[in-house]
Amino acid sequence: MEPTAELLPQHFQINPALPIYEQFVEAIRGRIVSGAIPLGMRLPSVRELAAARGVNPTTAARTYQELERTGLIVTYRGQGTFVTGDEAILAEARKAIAVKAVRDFTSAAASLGLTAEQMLNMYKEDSV
Amino acid sequence: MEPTAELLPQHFQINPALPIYEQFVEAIRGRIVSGAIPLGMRLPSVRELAAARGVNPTTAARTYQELERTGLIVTYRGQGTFVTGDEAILAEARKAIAVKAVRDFTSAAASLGLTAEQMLNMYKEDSV
Amino acid sequence: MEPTAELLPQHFQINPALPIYEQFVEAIRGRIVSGAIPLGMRLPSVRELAAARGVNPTTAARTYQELERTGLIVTYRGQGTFVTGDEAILAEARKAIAVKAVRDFTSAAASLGLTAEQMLNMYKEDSV
Amino acid sequence: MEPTAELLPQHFQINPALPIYEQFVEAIRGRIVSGAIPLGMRLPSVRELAAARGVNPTTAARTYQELERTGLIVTYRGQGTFVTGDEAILAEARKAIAVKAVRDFTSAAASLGLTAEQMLNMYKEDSV
DNA sequence: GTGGTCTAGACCACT
DNA sequence: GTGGTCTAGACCACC
Repeated sequence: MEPTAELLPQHFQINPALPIYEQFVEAIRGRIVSGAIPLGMRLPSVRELAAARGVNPTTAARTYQELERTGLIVTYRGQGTFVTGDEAILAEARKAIAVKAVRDFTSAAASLGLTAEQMLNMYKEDSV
Repeated sequence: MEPTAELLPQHFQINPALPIYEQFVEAIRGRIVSGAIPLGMRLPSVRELAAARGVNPTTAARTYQELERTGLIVTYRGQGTFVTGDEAILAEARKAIAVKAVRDFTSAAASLGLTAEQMLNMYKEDSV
Repeated sequence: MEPTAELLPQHFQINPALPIYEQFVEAIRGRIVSGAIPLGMRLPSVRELAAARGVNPTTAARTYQELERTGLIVTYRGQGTFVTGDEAILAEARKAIAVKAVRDFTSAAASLGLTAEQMLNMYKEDSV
Repeated sequence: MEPTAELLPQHFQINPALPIYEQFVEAIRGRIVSGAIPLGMRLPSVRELAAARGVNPTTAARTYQELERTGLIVTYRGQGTFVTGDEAILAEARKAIAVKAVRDFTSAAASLGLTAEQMLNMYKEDSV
């Protein structure tokens, strides 16, 4: 059997106040769009992910289902789950993340009567 | 009786998928820190807010309760609820908003392998 | 509490060979797009649907979640689930159903070397 | 050894979300009933099909098994697998495809409050 | 009251 | 082996 990607950083901490599957989705999406997990790579099985992180297999399955809805990962029946090989989908996901982040940031700045650049310059040093 | 502030823009749209009280808190906080509602201004009562927006009175009450926790608004028993008169609290709230926004933005950029400045410059034009 | 729509015909039979939630989704979608359930109508609660049809509440919840993904129904937190009030979404769903049906039908006809009209005329009487 | 039929178009794309054997069965049945593969023609062996399409041999075997159930193909032990030479079986398969297609199409139209003819006329142009 | 999430454990189809 | 579905029952946030 093919080796699988290291899905999440070893130190990944689950925040019990938020849905586990959402935290997994965001973290895995981040690792895919940043290139930490290469296109086409096989992911650990639902059962492996569940065991590795101490969650229920249905929670792991839901994580993969959400990522599959966006096209970032693909399930091959009976064979496992893989990162998409389609660069266009990756580019689309990257763009969606960037646009949302810029929009949120700009509107937060606007509520303070600032432009995004002003807020970024004023508070950059505090955001470590 | 003193007039009260227009708490939310008339066109304010509630997103049914998110907690209503959270949407109210964020919107009202934005209007206070941006100066749209002046320091010391009296706010509508819980019942008035609930009736005006067609929400459950407990939802309006929770909105004020959250804003009170941060000190941005203050309740004087028997007199009503008012925006704080304390500029320091306002400054603190502004800073908290800015720091959180910069932190979120920077970490989103990092997940794409970019700095905050790079991402802001690339997508500024899309963020209408 | 508001009355709720009769979601499924009384004689609705579950086919154990197919996913229950899919059968529910298709049947409910059909009743919405056909106008059998009016726009804005409240639907039975997850627990009511589950009890009425003898399925697990999580199966009923998944049914609603799928319909919500397409926008045909909307969930108001703490209040219940409602048919969308947006006619555009309804029109979109109607169109999607029609386009898919015509496409499937045309390609089945093509595999027999027929046009859609030919096949429809030849076999209409047998399809009771 | 007799040559064998080109079972599937060269560009045939497998959809990983659906059972592979079902996609093969439908595609091969389509090529037989449309006459693209002539009656009595020899088919590639299970192993050849599996190798040519990069699927598990058990998947190829199940494909033939399903087609054999309907009588469209026949296996002669030691000699290989062949398209049936029986025109009656072919006619039966054609009729089954047509009847099912008309039934599905008519019921989709009914769910929109239309007759099959109405829906076909309205959306014919979209069904490229 | 409402829906949303999680766990536990079972069964199934597919490869 | 893989993921997909269903049940049973619990807990939670929200209104």
